[in-house]
Amino acid sequence: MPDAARAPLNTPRLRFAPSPTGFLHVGSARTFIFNWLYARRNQGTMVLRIDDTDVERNTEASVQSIFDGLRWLGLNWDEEYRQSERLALHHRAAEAIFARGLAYRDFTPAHAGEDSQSGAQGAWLSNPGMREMPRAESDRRAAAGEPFALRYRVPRGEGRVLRFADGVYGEQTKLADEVEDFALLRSAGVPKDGSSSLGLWDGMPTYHLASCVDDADLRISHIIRGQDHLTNTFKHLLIFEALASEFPNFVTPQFAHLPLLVAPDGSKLSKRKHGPVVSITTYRDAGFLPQAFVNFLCLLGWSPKNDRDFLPLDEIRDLFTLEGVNRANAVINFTDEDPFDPKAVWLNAEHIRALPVEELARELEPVFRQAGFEAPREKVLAVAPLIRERIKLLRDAVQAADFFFVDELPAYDPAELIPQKGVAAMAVRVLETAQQVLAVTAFDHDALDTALRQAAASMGLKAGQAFQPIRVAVCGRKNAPPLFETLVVLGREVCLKRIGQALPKLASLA
RNA sequence: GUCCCCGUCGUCUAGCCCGGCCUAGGACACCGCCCUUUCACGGCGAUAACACGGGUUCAAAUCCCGUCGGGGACGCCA
Repeated sequence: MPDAARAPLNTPRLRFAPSPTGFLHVGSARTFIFNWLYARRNQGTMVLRIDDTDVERNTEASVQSIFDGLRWLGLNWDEEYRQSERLALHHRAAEAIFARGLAYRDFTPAHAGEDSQSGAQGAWLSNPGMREMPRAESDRRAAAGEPFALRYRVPRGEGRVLRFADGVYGEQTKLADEVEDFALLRSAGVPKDGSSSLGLWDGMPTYHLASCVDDADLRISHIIRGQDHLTNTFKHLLIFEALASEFPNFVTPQFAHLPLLVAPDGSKLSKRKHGPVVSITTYRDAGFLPQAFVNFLCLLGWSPKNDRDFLPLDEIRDLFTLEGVNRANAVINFTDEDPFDPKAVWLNAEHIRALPVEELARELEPVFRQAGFEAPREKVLAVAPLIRERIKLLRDAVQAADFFFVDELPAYDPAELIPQKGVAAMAVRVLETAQQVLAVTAFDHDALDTALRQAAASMGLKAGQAFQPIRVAVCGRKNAPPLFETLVVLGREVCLKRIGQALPKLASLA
């Protein structure tokens, strides 16, 4: 593992610190992306830290799913840590804070104060009797094995004002008197041994403590995170201050809070309430290109201010600044029928169109295989340019190109074979003529173009009218890629066979 | 309840800091037209917003105050 302390000074150090309590959330993904952009834009270091101090809720499956999601995005990181492997550091810090008198033990049974939240009375600041408890009594009860949580002793009655300059929201201030005595360590059961005179050792650090200690230890210089942390920042300021002598060279990070991503009804996106639409694997599996998805997410709460929407990653990186970040929450659209924001879909289509054929083919191959098609590389390469402008999501390719791969066309309505303002007899005539023409014409675009147009003219038909029966016979549907290219990819044999199969269908309609 | 944040077309946003160039720009979606062998792409066009009320000013989307609305935090979750 790289030694953080050896990293060059003055170079920004960013971190993304997800907690593994489920799949990677789109909001988290955006936070990661913005951190990454800032780091890469400013020659900084990107740290990935798994914040897994909540043993109750964390799962290894969730860690894997976060890695899957991050890897799919294709944005790399430079250092990687797990908070659960750094508990000793957190405990040492807690002990130091306690020793300095900046924290106290709270023996109130866990969860006891929870329902005070549901009532609508004033804000809770601390549990009665705990903050004031004499040290001797506190020590005695701890030594007796009574469980306790460790709480920060927030300065009160001094009129102390906490302040910081947020990179997005500007100058922020709050009275310390309004900050509650938040927990640093959770209560533990009876200590397994008497190893600590303080009896602190079994308590798991809370998010606030672990996060700040690690930020200090990893020398994080910029914290970019969701706006839901804006008011927590005052607590973090207090912790950083208390940690000053443990990390003498550490400078309090610069903070920048991001507007929240919200559901169409304006509520915060949640895994529980909104389901799979907030998981980035849903986008991946539907056939979004990661660069398109990143593009979309960047436009939620940030603007390049140049009227551009379709932006390749390197361009976003070069353009990214905190000044471009908005303050108002951004709605991400989805409904039960259509789980994807139309703008995300449009951007994806744009990115698909921008892909070189070889790359598109590489993306398409697994999609076709998954649909059960054989999909040899050569064929996918030939098909890709024909559907590139016709699909919005990669998975659309299955629908758009199935007839290139299947042996037998799925059943279709024979009436489709009959052109506009035409009758069955006309369709029959067209197909029979086409059989003769296709049997002798060279199978390349220009030759087919010339021959088929000529045939249409000789039958006294407009090209459009003559082409429809052929298109339907060969593709099994009216909407398809341009005819000549399609015929070429299909090949003479398949085309003749399918036209031969179409003819009898027409008989019943005559 | 307490504290904090936010409020420009349906949505994402430009403009706001440093009032006039804003009869408010772009994009998505929707609608219409054109191109065209179908579909799509592309082109053109239409509809659509400064939350409200006061104030300051010759002039306010832009500055100030208030109201209303929305969101967030207030856990031994993160």
